[in-house]
Amino acid sequence: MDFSKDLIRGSIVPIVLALLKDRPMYGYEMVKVVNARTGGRLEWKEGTLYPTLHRLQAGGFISARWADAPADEAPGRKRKYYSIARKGRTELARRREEWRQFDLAVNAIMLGGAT
Amino acid sequence: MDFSKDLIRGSIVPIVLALLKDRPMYGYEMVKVVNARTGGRLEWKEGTLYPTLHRLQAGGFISARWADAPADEAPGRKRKYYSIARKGRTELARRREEWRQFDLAVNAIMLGGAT
DNA sequence: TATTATACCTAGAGACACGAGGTATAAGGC
DNA sequence: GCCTTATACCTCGTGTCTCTAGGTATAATA
Repeated sequence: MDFSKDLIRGSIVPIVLALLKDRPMYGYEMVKVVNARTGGRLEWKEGTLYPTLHRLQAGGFISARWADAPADEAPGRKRKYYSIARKGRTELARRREEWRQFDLAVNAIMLGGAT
Repeated sequence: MDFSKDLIRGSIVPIVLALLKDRPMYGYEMVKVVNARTGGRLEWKEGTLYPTLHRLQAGGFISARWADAPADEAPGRKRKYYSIARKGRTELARRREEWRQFDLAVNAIMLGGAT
């Protein structure tokens, strides 16, 4: 669908945190996973994701670790794996609730009847 | 709830268009209506709304007209009433669908299970 | 050997929300 | 008459963030 930048904007951080909730991931992987999981609706740009990851790391929400890719996946290749930090989990909960409320608010207008 | 700016950002334009779909409104009114219709969840700032209205007008999505407030409402007061233009209705339809898809995509991740 | 995929990165441009300020009028309290 | 509050419009500067357009390096494939 190719969403407007302004829609993208509010969703990157909560999605990154939601992705890392279950297991560590590396940036390039997130791009592919988001693309796949949303059926191509969301298509992240690397120029957006990498700075975002750095900001989240600087803020203490996630941590990074260089490691070799598993031998059965991409032998000899280095990847930067990000994990969610405790502060990140708190933030995720906050963002989830924020999203829920926001969804309600927007739908109240967008789907709502007359004033 | 006091949403993050980044969440707000994507929603102002579609909401303005959705508000004007049914009848003309003036800026100050939109602020109050949005506040009321969302139960205070969304709280628009004038410094955000007025420039947005001007942008939408410049883009031909809405039109403006100065008029007296009705005598039984605020006699002697001038208001700037905005109406949705044909181009604005087309844009509204597009934005509505965009929002629907976006909602699906974000929820697919935010509520979704493992990768 | 050349191309594609993987995997990371950044600098600059452009867009836009918001805070903080401003103007002007009407209504209500004292 | 004066002061405050509500109505109703506006703009400028700051800061943040996405994206474009590049870049580097390695492995696999043609």
